[in-house]
Amino acid sequence: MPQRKRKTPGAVTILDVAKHAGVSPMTASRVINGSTRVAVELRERVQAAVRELGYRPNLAGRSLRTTGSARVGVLYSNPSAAYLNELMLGILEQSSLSGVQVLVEKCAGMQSQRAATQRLLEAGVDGVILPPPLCDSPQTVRELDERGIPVVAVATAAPMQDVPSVRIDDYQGARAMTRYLLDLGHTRIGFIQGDPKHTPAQLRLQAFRDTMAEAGIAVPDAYVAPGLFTYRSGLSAARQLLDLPQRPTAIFCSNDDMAAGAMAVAHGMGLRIPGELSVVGFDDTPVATTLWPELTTIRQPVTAMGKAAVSALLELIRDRRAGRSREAAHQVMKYALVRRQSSAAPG
Amino acid sequence: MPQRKRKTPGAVTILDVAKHAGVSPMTASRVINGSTRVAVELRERVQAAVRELGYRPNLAGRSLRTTGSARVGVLYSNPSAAYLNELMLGILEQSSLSGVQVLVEKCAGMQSQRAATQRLLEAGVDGVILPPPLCDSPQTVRELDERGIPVVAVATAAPMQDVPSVRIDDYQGARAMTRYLLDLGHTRIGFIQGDPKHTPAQLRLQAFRDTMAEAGIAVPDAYVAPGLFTYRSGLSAARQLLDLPQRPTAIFCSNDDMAAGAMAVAHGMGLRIPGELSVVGFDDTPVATTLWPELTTIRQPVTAMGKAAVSALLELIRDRRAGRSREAAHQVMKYALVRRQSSAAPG
DNA sequence: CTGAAAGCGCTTACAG
DNA sequence: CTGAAAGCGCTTACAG
Repeated sequence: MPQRKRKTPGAVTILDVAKHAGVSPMTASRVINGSTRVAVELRERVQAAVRELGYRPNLAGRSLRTTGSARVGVLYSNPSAAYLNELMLGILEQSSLSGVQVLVEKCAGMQSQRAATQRLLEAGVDGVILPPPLCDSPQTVRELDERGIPVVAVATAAPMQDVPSVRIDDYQGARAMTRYLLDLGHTRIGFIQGDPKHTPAQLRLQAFRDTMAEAGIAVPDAYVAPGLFTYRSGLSAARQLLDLPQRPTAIFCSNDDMAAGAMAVAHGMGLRIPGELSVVGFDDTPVATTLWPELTTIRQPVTAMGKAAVSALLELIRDRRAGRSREAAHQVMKYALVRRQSSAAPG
Repeated sequence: MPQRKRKTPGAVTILDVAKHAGVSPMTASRVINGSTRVAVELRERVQAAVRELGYRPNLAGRSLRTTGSARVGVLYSNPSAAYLNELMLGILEQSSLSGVQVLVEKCAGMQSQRAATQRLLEAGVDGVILPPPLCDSPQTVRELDERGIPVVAVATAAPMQDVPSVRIDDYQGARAMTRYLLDLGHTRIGFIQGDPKHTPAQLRLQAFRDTMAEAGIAVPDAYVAPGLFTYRSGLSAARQLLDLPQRPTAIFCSNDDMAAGAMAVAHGMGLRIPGELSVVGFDDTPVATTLWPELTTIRQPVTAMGKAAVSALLELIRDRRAGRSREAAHQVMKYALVRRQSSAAPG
């Protein structure tokens, strides 16, 4: 058996591809990066070589040349563990693809927010991603902006004019869910609010009210219960709703954690879900598929939003380095209504 | 204001550090990487320069030279979404630090497992991380091994001799939890099993039985309810336990998802937690802090285990490339008993 | 103990 | 449309 030629076994480089295709590394690079300015024949030869050799670009090499050495910070406070995990997944994945380093800082109060920002700056971050609820904090945004650090806001429902954002349309999402329940035949629909300080919570409630009004169905005050996005608040809100003399046949919870609380109460009262009560949520975090029956909810593509945030931030950083500037981009990602087993026509 | 000298603003390189300290880049590199073979004075000058300039090594550059271009695969099946998220967080974080690319493949049945393995191989992975339950599948391990792909098993409770693993001691963890409940004064302790096909589930049950026996407390058969690690199975197991004429004062659930189910049932029956019933779990996934009251559980450092798995795999890959080989390392991480509000002395 | 040279894999900027 | 040269930031291997 002949001696292997490759120095590091398993590593197919762009030089191997170029040699195999009989072109220069530059031409190979151009084909691999989708440039159109390559003769058809060469392009095909390179593509064949990529396939035959199983070539995959080494991103460390690429990013060394392109992005240079960017570092992005993530500054968060008061997160839902599940939500943050999922977001970080996207952020880390895209960072790894882009050869970018990620620094994470947590802060609690306003004071620790300053300290956390300071630490990020000292670590030399070139930009910062702001998950909710910090994305809605003008102070935080301003403080970073003053230091010349670009910011991307994730999942804000009230995007600031000049701060790029990645979000879904909370209003339309909550509207779609309300309409879905109406279409199933529900008229007595309870609603559990999220933390009123969060902009998405406000919009979700507003969409619910508007859609019910358009359908000509009055919503009794008692059918809208306060909540804080926590499981615990879901428990007490659901008790409140289900103890009403005329109880709702469906409950629309402003997030999945509260829906889990609502389902716990319903299970406890011996109510069959969805036979006697439909429960729906919002976000589609892992808890939605943990519950039984599995939860109908609005899917927010959190991981994809994390990726998009990194990409947007990187563009900003490159622009800034190149001395360019452009208008803040607001990316609205698609939500999806995911029908599972927790919802059905009223019994 | 004078023109900035740096080509890419914000990027402090090792050359800047070296110049600032008046040494060669090599000496700077040695200090930064903790080599001891540097004169004290030079070391201190470099360290000062690092501090003053806020230097942070660019990992893309480093990994290009050291690891070369490693790629690690993650092959999973049938995961708890929350667990997998947390594990991936660690895997991605460490990969990003090490400048390694990560490829993820999911598989369902045995057939799709072959296909997924094939895809990973075609993508040129240099090693594979196997989360549970695939880490306990000899076929999967063998198939990869035959192709010369190193494997690291995560969270198996029955590590194979020659496959490196990262895990906690499930037996000792479950023992500690049982003893904790005993020390609180509980004698009527129910147990909800995990999926009996998973090795950790078997050990956790065994530890419970042994510890109870040592305390001289008989465990009625009806006090051990079958489960599958799912919320749903937790619901029915808890119903079974709580409907007993002489019901337990505490329930030890083999994971957090089932504890969530058990708490839902207890809430429904109007049982106060922890006053009338203590509920404890295992794993400390995000659900543990989502519930109310928050869940006492055994913390498995899942994110750290993901990081450790990447590091172990990278060592294996480097060894293999260098033609070295050594014994499989089995890393046992520390668990922790996290006391929260779901457990107390029997009422 | 210290450093000059070379190169990891890739792409930018330039020349044809 | 194509390619030779240079360099991103870092460290290995070699020489002193």
